[in-house]
Amino acid sequence: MGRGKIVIRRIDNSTSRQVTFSKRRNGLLKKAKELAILCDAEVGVMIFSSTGKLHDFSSTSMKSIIERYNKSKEDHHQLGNPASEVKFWQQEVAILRQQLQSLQENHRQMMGEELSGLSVKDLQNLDSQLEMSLRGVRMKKDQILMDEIHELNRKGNLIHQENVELYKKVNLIRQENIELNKVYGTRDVNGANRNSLLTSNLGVGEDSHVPVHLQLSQPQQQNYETPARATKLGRLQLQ
Amino acid sequence: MGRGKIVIRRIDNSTSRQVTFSKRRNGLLKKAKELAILCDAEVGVMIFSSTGKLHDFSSTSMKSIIERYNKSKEDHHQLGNPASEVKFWQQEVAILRQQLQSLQENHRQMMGEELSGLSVKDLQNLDSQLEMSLRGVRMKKDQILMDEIHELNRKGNLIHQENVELYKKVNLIRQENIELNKVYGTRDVNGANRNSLLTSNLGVGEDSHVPVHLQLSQPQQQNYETPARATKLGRLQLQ
DNA sequence: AACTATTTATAAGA
DNA sequence: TTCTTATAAATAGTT
Repeated sequence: MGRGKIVIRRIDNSTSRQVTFSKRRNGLLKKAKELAILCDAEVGVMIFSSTGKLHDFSSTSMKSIIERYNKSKEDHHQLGNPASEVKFWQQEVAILRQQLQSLQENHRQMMGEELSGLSVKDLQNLDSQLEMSLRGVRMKKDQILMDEIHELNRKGNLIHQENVELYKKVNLIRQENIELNKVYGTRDVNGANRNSLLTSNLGVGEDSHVPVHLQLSQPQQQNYETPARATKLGRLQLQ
Repeated sequence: MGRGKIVIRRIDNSTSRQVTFSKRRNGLLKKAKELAILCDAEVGVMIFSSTGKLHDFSSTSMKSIIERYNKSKEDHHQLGNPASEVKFWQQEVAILRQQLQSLQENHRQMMGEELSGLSVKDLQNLDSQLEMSLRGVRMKKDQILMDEIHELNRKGNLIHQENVELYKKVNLIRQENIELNKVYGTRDVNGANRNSLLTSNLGVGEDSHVPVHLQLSQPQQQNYETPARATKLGRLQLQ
Protein backbone atom coordinates (compact mmCIF):
# COMPACT_ATOMS: atom_id res chain seq x y z
CA MET A 1 0.00 0.00 0.00
CA GLY A 2 2.30 2.59 -1.26
CA ARG A 3 3.83 3.94 -4.41
CA GLY A 4 5.06 0.49 -5.22
CA LYS A 5 4.64 -3.08 -4.12
CA ILE A 6 7.28 -4.46 -1.79
CA VAL A 7 8.32 -7.93 -0.72
CA ILE A 8 8.39 -8.66 2.98
CA ARG A 9 12.10 -9.02 3.58
CA ARG A 10 14.53 -7.17 5.81
CA ILE A 11 15.10 -3.67 4.39
CA ASP A 12 18.81 -3.34 3.68
CA ASN A 13 19.09 0.42 3.69
CA SER A 14 19.33 1.48 7.31
CA THR A 15 17.72 4.87 6.80
CA SER A 16 14.66 3.65 4.97
CA ARG A 17 14.42 0.76 7.44
CA GLN A 18 14.16 3.33 10.23
CA VAL A 19 11.61 5.38 8.34
CA THR A 20 9.50 2.33 7.56
CA PHE A 21 9.79 1.21 11.16
CA SER A 22 8.48 4.54 12.34
CA LYS A 23 5.51 4.46 10.00
CA ARG A 24 4.58 0.84 10.46
CA ARG A 25 5.08 0.93 14.20
CA ASN A 26 2.53 3.73 14.39
CA GLY A 27 0.22 1.80 12.11
CA LEU A 28 0.48 -1.34 14.20
CA LEU A 29 -0.14 0.46 17.47
CA LYS A 30 -3.12 2.28 15.98
CA LYS A 31 -4.65 -0.95 14.72
CA ALA A 32 -4.07 -2.64 18.07
CA LYS A 33 -5.90 0.19 19.77
CA GLU A 34 -8.77 0.00 17.28
CA LEU A 35 -9.08 -3.75 17.68
CA ALA A 36 -9.25 -3.42 21.46
CA ILE A 37 -11.97 -0.78 21.27
CA LEU A 38 -14.03 -2.15 18.40
CA CYS A 39 -14.07 -5.73 19.54
CA ASP A 40 -13.76 -5.33 23.27
CA ALA A 41 -10.54 -7.31 23.30
CA GLU A 42 -7.59 -7.17 25.65
CA VAL A 43 -4.55 -6.37 23.54
CA GLY A 44 -0.87 -5.98 24.36
CA VAL A 45 1.85 -5.08 21.88
CA MET A 46 5.58 -4.83 22.56
CA ILE A 47 7.99 -3.64 19.91
CA PHE A 48 11.76 -3.34 20.17
CA SER A 49 13.37 -1.45 17.32
CA SER A 50 16.68 -2.74 15.98
CA THR A 51 18.33 0.02 17.99
CA GLY A 52 16.78 -1.51 21.11
CA LYS A 53 14.18 1.12 21.88
CA LEU A 54 10.87 -0.08 23.31
CA HIS A 55 7.47 0.93 21.95
CA ASP A 56 4.34 -0.57 23.41
CA PHE A 57 0.58 -0.49 23.65
CA SER A 58 -1.72 -2.21 26.08
CA SER A 59 -5.47 -1.84 26.29
CA THR A 60 -5.39 -2.56 30.01
CA SER A 61 -2.22 -2.82 32.07
CA MET A 62 0.59 -4.69 30.38
CA LYS A 63 1.30 -6.49 33.61
CA SER A 64 -2.17 -7.98 33.75
CA ILE A 65 -2.00 -8.92 30.08
CA ILE A 66 1.32 -10.68 30.58
CA GLU A 67 -0.07 -12.45 33.62
CA ARG A 68 -3.10 -13.54 31.67
CA TYR A 69 -0.83 -14.66 28.85
CA ASN A 70 1.32 -16.70 31.20
CA LYS A 71 -1.73 -18.23 32.78
CA SER A 72 -3.17 -18.95 29.39
CA LYS A 73 0.03 -20.65 28.35
CA GLU A 74 -0.17 -22.70 31.53
CA ASP A 75 3.14 -21.14 32.41
CA HIS A 76 3.41 -21.29 36.20
CA HIS A 77 7.07 -20.49 35.98
CA GLN A 78 6.89 -17.02 37.47
CA LEU A 79 9.12 -14.28 36.17
CA GLY A 80 9.62 -12.83 39.68
CA ASN A 81 11.20 -16.03 40.89
CA PRO A 82 14.96 -15.33 41.12
CA ALA A 83 16.03 -18.96 40.68
CA SER A 84 14.03 -19.44 37.50
CA GLU A 85 15.14 -16.04 36.31
CA VAL A 86 18.76 -17.10 36.47
CA LYS A 87 17.83 -20.23 34.62
CA PHE A 88 16.09 -18.20 31.95
CA TRP A 89 19.09 -16.00 31.32
CA GLN A 90 21.39 -18.98 31.27
CA GLN A 91 19.24 -20.54 28.60
CA GLU A 92 19.30 -17.28 26.69
CA VAL A 93 23.10 -17.25 26.87
CA ALA A 94 23.24 -20.83 25.68
CA ILE A 95 21.02 -20.04 22.68
CA LEU A 96 23.04 -16.96 21.75
CA ARG A 97 26.33 -18.83 22.11
CA GLN A 98 25.06 -21.50 19.78
CA GLN A 99 23.94 -18.93 17.24
CA LEU A 100 27.27 -17.17 17.51
CA GLN A 101 29.20 -20.37 17.01
CA SER A 102 27.14 -21.29 14.01
CA LEU A 103 27.61 -17.88 12.46
CA GLN A 104 31.32 -17.95 13.17
CA GLU A 105 31.75 -21.29 11.47
CA ASN A 106 29.82 -20.01 8.51
CA HIS A 107 31.89 -16.87 8.48
CA ARG A 108 35.15 -18.83 8.44
CA GLN A 109 33.93 -20.85 5.52
CA MET A 110 33.04 -17.70 3.65
CA MET A 111 36.58 -16.53 4.37
CA GLY A 112 37.87 -19.63 2.63
CA GLU A 113 39.05 -21.14 5.88
CA GLU A 114 38.10 -24.39 7.59
CA LEU A 115 36.79 -26.09 4.46
CA SER A 116 37.76 -29.59 5.52
CA GLY A 117 34.33 -30.83 6.48
CA LEU A 118 32.63 -29.79 3.25
CA SER A 119 31.56 -31.91 0.32
CA VAL A 120 32.14 -30.94 -3.30
CA LYS A 121 28.49 -29.89 -3.46
CA ASP A 122 28.88 -27.68 -0.38
CA LEU A 123 31.97 -26.14 -1.91
CA GLN A 124 30.20 -25.55 -5.18
CA ASN A 125 27.36 -23.76 -3.36
CA LEU A 126 29.86 -21.68 -1.43
CA ASP A 127 31.64 -20.89 -4.69
CA SER A 128 28.39 -19.67 -6.27
CA GLN A 129 27.54 -17.57 -3.23
CA LEU A 130 30.95 -15.92 -3.16
CA GLU A 131 30.76 -15.21 -6.86
CA MET A 132 27.36 -13.59 -6.41
CA SER A 133 28.64 -11.53 -3.50
CA LEU A 134 31.65 -10.46 -5.51
CA ARG A 135 29.43 -9.39 -8.38
CA GLY A 136 27.30 -7.33 -6.00
CA VAL A 137 30.30 -5.70 -4.38
CA ARG A 138 31.88 -4.81 -7.71
CA MET A 139 28.65 -3.40 -9.06
CA LYS A 140 28.32 -1.21 -5.98
CA LYS A 141 31.93 -0.07 -6.27
CA ASP A 142 31.63 0.72 -9.94
CA GLN A 143 28.42 2.60 -9.35
CA ILE A 144 30.09 4.82 -6.77
CA LEU A 145 33.00 5.52 -9.11
CA MET A 146 30.75 6.23 -12.06
CA ASP A 147 28.69 8.61 -9.95
CA GLU A 148 31.88 10.43 -8.99
CA ILE A 149 32.97 10.66 -12.60
CA HIS A 150 29.64 12.05 -13.67
CA GLU A 151 29.80 14.61 -10.91
CA LEU A 152 33.28 15.64 -12.03
CA ASN A 153 32.11 15.90 -15.62
CA ARG A 154 29.24 18.09 -14.56
CA LYS A 155 31.55 20.40 -12.65
CA GLY A 156 34.08 20.39 -15.50
CA ASN A 157 31.46 21.41 -18.01
CA LEU A 158 30.23 24.14 -15.69
CA ILE A 159 33.72 25.59 -15.41
CA HIS A 160 34.20 25.31 -19.14
CA GLN A 161 31.00 27.25 -19.70
CA GLU A 162 32.30 29.95 -17.39
CA ASN A 163 35.47 30.13 -19.43
CA VAL A 164 33.53 30.54 -22.65
CA GLU A 165 31.54 33.38 -21.13
CA LEU A 166 34.70 35.07 -19.89
CA TYR A 167 36.27 34.71 -23.31
CA LYS A 168 33.27 36.40 -24.90
CA LYS A 169 33.53 39.25 -22.43
CA VAL A 170 37.25 39.71 -23.12
CA ASN A 171 36.59 39.74 -26.85
CA LEU A 172 33.88 42.38 -26.40
CA ILE A 173 36.17 44.63 -24.39
CA ARG A 174 38.94 44.21 -26.96
CA GLN A 175 36.52 45.17 -29.73
CA GLU A 176 35.59 48.28 -27.77
CA ASN A 177 39.28 49.18 -27.45
CA ILE A 178 39.74 48.83 -31.21
CA GLU A 179 36.75 51.10 -31.83
CA LEU A 180 38.13 53.63 -29.38
CA ASN A 181 41.49 53.52 -31.17
CA LYS A 182 39.77 54.16 -34.49
CA VAL A 183 37.94 57.20 -33.08
CA TYR A 184 40.91 58.75 -31.26
CA GLY A 185 43.58 57.61 -33.78
CA THR A 186 46.34 55.03 -33.28
CA ARG A 187 48.43 56.62 -30.59
CA ASP A 188 50.05 53.37 -29.59
CA VAL A 189 51.11 50.82 -32.20
CA ASN A 190 52.54 48.52 -29.57
CA GLY A 191 49.19 48.51 -27.84
CA ALA A 192 47.54 47.28 -31.05
CA ASN A 193 50.15 44.54 -31.30
CA ARG A 194 49.42 43.45 -27.79
CA ASN A 195 45.74 43.18 -28.72
CA SER A 196 46.43 40.92 -31.68
CA LEU A 197 48.70 38.79 -29.54
CA LEU A 198 45.92 38.44 -27.00
CA THR A 199 43.52 37.42 -29.77
CA SER A 200 45.63 34.53 -30.96
CA ASN A 201 46.17 33.31 -27.43
CA LEU A 202 42.46 33.23 -26.73
CA GLY A 203 41.90 31.50 -30.04
CA VAL A 204 43.48 28.41 -28.54
CA GLY A 205 40.76 28.44 -25.90
CA GLU A 206 38.12 28.36 -28.64
CA ASP A 207 39.34 24.98 -29.87
CA SER A 208 38.18 23.30 -26.65
CA HIS A 209 34.49 24.03 -27.13
CA VAL A 210 33.55 20.32 -27.03
CA PRO A 211 32.27 19.31 -23.56
CA VAL A 212 34.74 17.64 -21.24
CA HIS A 213 33.88 13.96 -20.89
CA LEU A 214 35.93 11.44 -18.92
CA GLN A 215 34.99 7.79 -18.85
CA LEU A 216 36.28 4.49 -17.54
CA SER A 217 36.58 2.15 -20.47
CA GLN A 218 36.09 -1.08 -18.47
CA PRO A 219 35.46 -0.18 -14.84
CA GLN A 220 34.60 -3.71 -13.73
CA GLN A 221 37.97 -5.02 -14.81
CA GLN A 222 40.11 -2.37 -13.26
CA ASN A 223 42.36 -3.04 -10.33
CA TYR A 224 42.58 -0.17 -7.90
CA GLU A 225 44.84 -1.75 -5.33
CA THR A 226 45.51 -5.16 -3.89
CA PRO A 227 45.84 -5.13 -0.12
CA ALA A 228 47.64 -8.27 1.03
CA ARG A 229 46.27 -8.22 4.54
CA ALA A 230 42.72 -8.90 5.61
CA THR A 231 40.75 -5.86 6.68
CA LYS A 232 38.22 -5.18 9.38
CA LEU A 233 35.59 -6.21 6.89
CA GLY A 234 37.22 -9.45 6.02
CA ARG A 235 38.53 -10.49 9.38
CA LEU A 236 36.25 -9.66 12.23
CA GLN A 237 37.68 -9.70 15.70
CA LEU A 238 35.37 -11.26 18.24
CA GLN A 239 35.80 -10.31 21.90
CA MET B 1 -11.27 0.88 4.59
CA GLY B 2 -14.43 -0.73 3.67
CA ARG B 3 -17.78 -0.07 2.13
CA GLY B 4 -18.33 2.72 4.60
CA LYS B 5 -16.46 4.73 7.13
CA ILE B 6 -16.83 3.65 10.76
CA VAL B 7 -16.14 5.32 14.05
CA ILE B 8 -13.82 3.55 16.44
CA ARG B 9 -16.26 2.52 19.13
CA ARG B 10 -17.27 -0.85 20.58
CA ILE B 11 -19.39 -2.73 18.04
CA ASP B 12 -22.71 -3.43 19.70
CA ASN B 13 -23.85 -6.31 17.54
CA SER B 14 -22.14 -9.39 18.91
CA THR B 15 -21.98 -11.26 15.62
CA SER B 16 -20.44 -8.49 13.58
CA ARG B 17 -18.14 -7.77 16.50
CA GLN B 18 -16.89 -11.35 16.26
CA VAL B 19 -16.51 -11.12 12.51
CA THR B 20 -14.65 -7.85 12.71
CA PHE B 21 -12.46 -9.28 15.46
CA SER B 22 -11.52 -12.18 13.26
CA LYS B 23 -10.63 -9.99 10.32
CA ARG B 24 -8.77 -7.32 12.24
CA ARG B 25 -6.96 -9.81 14.47
CA ASN B 26 -5.51 -11.45 11.36
CA GLY B 27 -4.62 -8.06 9.98
CA LEU B 28 -2.85 -7.04 13.17
CA LEU B 29 -0.87 -10.26 13.44
CA LYS B 30 0.14 -10.02 9.79
CA LYS B 31 1.32 -6.46 10.23
CA ALA B 32 3.24 -7.36 13.37
CA LYS B 33 5.02 -10.09 11.45
CA GLU B 34 5.81 -7.74 8.57
CA LEU B 35 7.18 -5.09 10.92
CA ALA B 36 9.46 -7.62 12.57
CA ILE B 37 10.83 -8.83 9.25
CA LEU B 38 11.03 -5.53 7.38
CA CYS B 39 12.59 -3.54 10.19
CA ASP B 40 14.53 -6.22 12.03
CA ALA B 41 12.50 -5.51 15.17
CA GLU B 42 11.55 -7.76 18.05
CA VAL B 43 7.77 -7.78 18.23
CA GLY B 44 5.31 -9.45 20.57
CA VAL B 45 1.51 -9.25 20.33
CA MET B 46 -1.01 -10.75 22.74
CA ILE B 47 -4.75 -10.59 22.02
CA PHE B 48 -7.58 -11.88 24.17
CA SER B 49 -10.92 -11.93 22.42
CA SER B 50 -14.00 -10.94 24.41
CA THR B 51 -14.72 -14.65 24.70
CA GLY B 52 -11.34 -15.04 26.42
CA LYS B 53 -9.48 -16.89 23.71
CA LEU B 54 -5.77 -16.06 23.29
CA HIS B 55 -4.19 -15.18 19.96
CA ASP B 56 -0.55 -14.18 19.85
CA PHE B 57 2.47 -13.51 17.71
CA SER B 58 6.10 -13.15 18.68
CA SER B 59 9.04 -12.65 16.34
CA THR B 60 11.38 -14.41 18.78
CA SER B 61 10.24 -16.21 21.91
CA MET B 62 7.47 -14.43 23.80
CA LYS B 63 9.27 -15.24 27.02
CA SER B 64 12.37 -13.36 25.96
CA ILE B 65 10.28 -10.43 24.71
CA ILE B 66 8.44 -10.20 28.01
CA GLU B 67 11.76 -10.40 29.85
CA ARG B 68 13.17 -7.67 27.71
CA TYR B 69 10.04 -5.64 28.25
CA ASN B 70 10.24 -5.97 32.01
CA LYS B 71 13.91 -5.07 31.95
CA SER B 72 13.29 -2.15 29.66
CA LYS B 73 10.38 -0.85 31.74
CA GLU B 74 12.28 -0.74 34.96
CA ASP B 75 15.26 -2.36 36.56
CA HIS B 76 13.65 -2.03 39.97
CA HIS B 77 14.53 -5.54 41.01
CA GLN B 78 18.21 -4.69 40.76
CA LEU B 79 18.28 -2.35 43.71
CA GLY B 80 19.71 -4.10 46.73
CA ASN B 81 18.89 -7.40 45.13
CA PRO B 82 21.28 -10.11 46.25
CA ALA B 83 20.65 -11.80 42.91
CA SER B 84 23.63 -10.15 41.21
CA GLU B 85 23.77 -13.41 39.36
CA VAL B 86 20.85 -12.27 37.26
CA LYS B 87 22.70 -9.10 36.46
CA PHE B 88 25.74 -11.06 35.39
CA TRP B 89 23.78 -13.18 32.98
CA GLN B 90 21.97 -10.18 31.61
CA GLN B 91 25.30 -8.55 30.88
CA GLU B 92 26.44 -11.74 29.24
CA VAL B 93 23.36 -11.68 27.04
CA ALA B 94 23.96 -8.04 26.13
CA ILE B 95 27.55 -8.80 25.09
CA LEU B 96 26.53 -11.81 23.04
CA ARG B 97 23.74 -9.86 21.36
CA GLN B 98 26.21 -7.21 20.35
CA GLN B 99 28.66 -9.74 18.98
CA LEU B 100 25.90 -11.46 17.11
CA GLN B 101 24.71 -8.20 15.58
CA SER B 102 28.23 -7.31 14.51
CA LEU B 103 28.79 -10.70 12.94
CA GLN B 104 25.43 -10.56 11.23
CA GLU B 105 26.23 -7.21 9.68
CA ASN B 106 29.55 -8.53 8.50
CA HIS B 107 27.91 -11.65 7.16
CA ARG B 108 25.38 -9.63 5.18
CA GLN B 109 28.18 -7.64 3.61
CA MET B 110 30.01 -10.80 2.66
CA MET B 111 26.78 -11.95 1.07
CA GLY B 112 26.86 -8.83 -1.06
CA GLU B 113 23.95 -7.27 0.79
CA GLU B 114 23.73 -4.02 2.71
CA LEU B 115 26.66 -2.37 0.98
CA SER B 116 25.21 1.12 1.24
CA GLY B 117 27.39 2.38 4.08
CA LEU B 118 30.68 1.29 2.58
CA SER B 119 33.35 3.39 0.90
CA VAL B 120 35.11 2.41 -2.31
CA LYS B 121 38.07 1.32 -0.22
CA ASP B 122 35.87 -0.86 1.99
CA LEU B 123 34.32 -2.39 -1.11
CA GLN B 124 37.75 -3.02 -2.61
CA ASN B 125 38.83 -4.81 0.56
CA LEU B 126 35.67 -6.87 0.55
CA ASP B 127 36.25 -7.65 -3.11
CA SER B 128 39.79 -8.87 -2.39
CA GLN B 129 38.61 -10.96 0.53
CA LEU B 130 35.86 -12.59 -1.50
CA GLU B 131 38.26 -13.30 -4.30
CA MET B 132 40.69 -14.90 -1.89
CA SER B 133 37.90 -16.97 -0.36
CA LEU B 134 36.79 -18.04 -3.79
CA ARG B 135 40.31 -19.11 -4.69
CA GLY B 136 40.55 -21.14 -1.48
CA VAL B 137 37.20 -22.80 -2.02
CA ARG B 138 38.00 -23.70 -5.61
CA MET B 139 41.41 -25.05 -4.70
CA LYS B 140 39.82 -27.23 -2.04
CA LYS B 141 37.16 -28.41 -4.45
CA ASP B 142 39.69 -29.19 -7.17
CA GLN B 143 41.90 -31.01 -4.70
CA ILE B 144 39.02 -33.25 -3.66
CA LEU B 145 38.20 -33.96 -7.29
CA MET B 146 41.83 -34.63 -8.18
CA ASP B 147 42.19 -36.99 -5.24
CA GLU B 148 39.13 -38.86 -6.43
CA ILE B 149 40.53 -39.06 -9.92
CA HIS B 150 43.85 -40.36 -8.69
CA GLU B 151 42.11 -42.94 -6.58
CA LEU B 152 40.08 -44.05 -9.58
CA ASN B 153 43.22 -44.22 -11.69
CA ARG B 154 44.92 -46.35 -9.07
CA LYS B 155 41.98 -48.75 -8.96
CA GLY B 156 41.73 -48.73 -12.73
CA ASN B 157 45.38 -49.65 -13.11
CA LEU B 158 45.04 -52.39 -10.52
CA ILE B 159 42.13 -53.88 -12.39
CA HIS B 160 44.01 -53.55 -15.62
CA GLN B 161 46.94 -55.44 -14.12
CA GLU B 162 44.56 -58.17 -13.05
CA ASN B 163 43.24 -58.36 -16.57
CA VAL B 164 46.75 -58.70 -17.95
CA GLU B 165 47.46 -61.53 -15.53
CA LEU B 166 44.19 -63.23 -16.45
CA TYR B 167 44.99 -62.84 -20.12
CA LYS B 168 48.35 -64.48 -19.58
CA LYS B 169 46.67 -67.36 -17.77
CA VAL B 170 44.10 -67.80 -20.54
CA ASN B 171 46.83 -67.78 -23.13
CA LEU B 172 48.74 -70.40 -21.17
CA ILE B 173 45.71 -72.64 -20.89
CA ARG B 174 44.97 -72.19 -24.61
CA GLN B 175 48.55 -73.18 -25.39
CA GLU B 176 48.13 -76.26 -23.25
CA ASN B 177 44.96 -77.15 -25.16
CA ILE B 178 46.77 -76.83 -28.48
CA GLU B 179 49.53 -79.10 -27.21
CA LEU B 180 46.94 -81.63 -26.03
CA ASN B 181 45.20 -81.48 -29.41
CA LYS B 182 48.50 -82.16 -31.15
CA VAL B 183 49.08 -85.19 -28.95
CA TYR B 184 45.51 -86.59 -29.17
CA GLY B 185 44.64 -85.37 -32.72
CA THR B 186 42.12 -82.66 -33.81
CA ARG B 187 38.77 -84.05 -32.65
CA ASP B 188 36.97 -80.75 -32.94
CA VAL B 189 37.71 -78.22 -35.68
CA ASN B 190 35.06 -75.85 -34.39
CA GLY B 191 36.69 -75.89 -31.00
CA ALA B 192 39.91 -74.64 -32.56
CA ASN B 193 38.00 -71.87 -34.31
CA ARG B 194 36.50 -70.75 -31.04
CA ASN B 195 39.98 -70.61 -29.63
CA SER B 196 41.32 -68.37 -32.37
CA LEU B 197 38.28 -66.14 -31.99
CA LEU B 198 39.02 -65.84 -28.31
CA THR B 199 42.59 -64.95 -29.10
CA SER B 200 41.72 -62.03 -31.32
CA ASN B 201 39.26 -60.71 -28.76
CA LEU B 202 41.89 -60.72 -26.08
CA GLY B 203 44.28 -59.05 -28.48
CA VAL B 204 42.22 -55.89 -28.20
CA GLY B 205 42.93 -55.93 -24.49
CA GLU B 206 46.64 -56.12 -25.24
CA ASP B 207 46.60 -52.78 -27.07
CA SER B 208 45.67 -50.96 -23.85
CA HIS B 209 48.77 -51.91 -21.93
CA VAL B 210 49.52 -48.22 -21.21
CA PRO B 211 48.24 -47.23 -17.75
CA VAL B 212 44.76 -45.69 -17.61
CA HIS B 213 45.03 -42.01 -16.85
CA LEU B 214 42.06 -39.68 -16.62
CA GLN B 215 42.51 -35.99 -16.05
CA LEU B 216 40.45 -32.81 -15.84
CA SER B 217 41.90 -30.44 -18.36
CA GLN B 218 40.87 -27.24 -16.49
CA PRO B 219 39.16 -28.25 -13.26
CA GLN B 220 39.00 -24.71 -11.87
CA GLN B 221 36.91 -23.55 -14.82
CA GLN B 222 34.34 -26.32 -14.79
CA ASN B 223 30.76 -25.74 -13.83
CA TYR B 224 29.11 -28.63 -12.04
CA GLU B 225 25.79 -26.98 -11.35
CA THR B 226 24.42 -23.52 -10.78
CA PRO B 227 22.04 -23.44 -7.83
CA ALA B 228 19.85 -20.37 -8.07
CA ARG B 229 18.94 -20.38 -4.42
CA ALA B 230 21.23 -19.67 -1.52
CA THR B 231 22.16 -22.72 0.50
CA LYS B 232 22.53 -23.30 4.18
CA LEU B 233 26.10 -22.22 3.75
CA GLY B 234 25.27 -19.00 2.05
CA ARG B 235 22.19 -17.89 3.90
CA LEU B 236 22.28 -18.81 7.53
CA GLN B 237 18.97 -18.86 9.36
CA LEU B 238 19.14 -17.46 12.84
CA GLN B 239 16.31 -18.59 15.10
C1' DA C 1 -16.80 -17.43 3.19
C1' DA C 2 -16.60 -14.50 -1.06
C1' DC C 3 -17.02 -10.23 -3.10
C1' DT C 4 -16.04 -5.45 -3.93
C1' DA C 5 -16.58 -0.50 -3.14
C1' DT C 6 -14.26 2.29 -0.21
C1' DT C 7 -11.33 3.63 3.21
C1' DT C 8 -6.85 3.36 5.12
C1' DA C 9 -1.99 2.49 5.18
C1' DT C 10 2.11 3.40 3.38
C1' DA C 11 6.27 3.52 -0.30
C1' DA C 12 8.57 6.76 -2.60
C1' DG C 13 9.90 11.18 -3.29
C1' DA C 14 10.56 16.30 -1.54
C1' DT D 1 11.36 14.33 10.65
C1' DT D 2 7.25 15.57 8.28
C1' DC D 3 4.43 16.33 4.18
C1' DT D 4 2.54 14.80 -0.13
C1' DT D 5 0.56 11.71 -3.21
C1' DA D 6 0.01 7.61 -6.05
C1' DT D 7 -0.79 3.09 -5.21
C1' DA D 8 -1.28 -1.20 -2.52
C1' DA D 9 -3.67 -3.34 1.12
C1' DA D 10 -7.29 -3.78 4.50
C1' DT D 11 -11.76 -4.22 5.46
C1' DA D 12 -17.14 -2.75 6.09
C1' DG D 13 -21.02 -3.98 4.37
C1' DT D 14 -23.22 -7.04 1.34
C1' DT D 15 -24.36 -11.57 -1.02
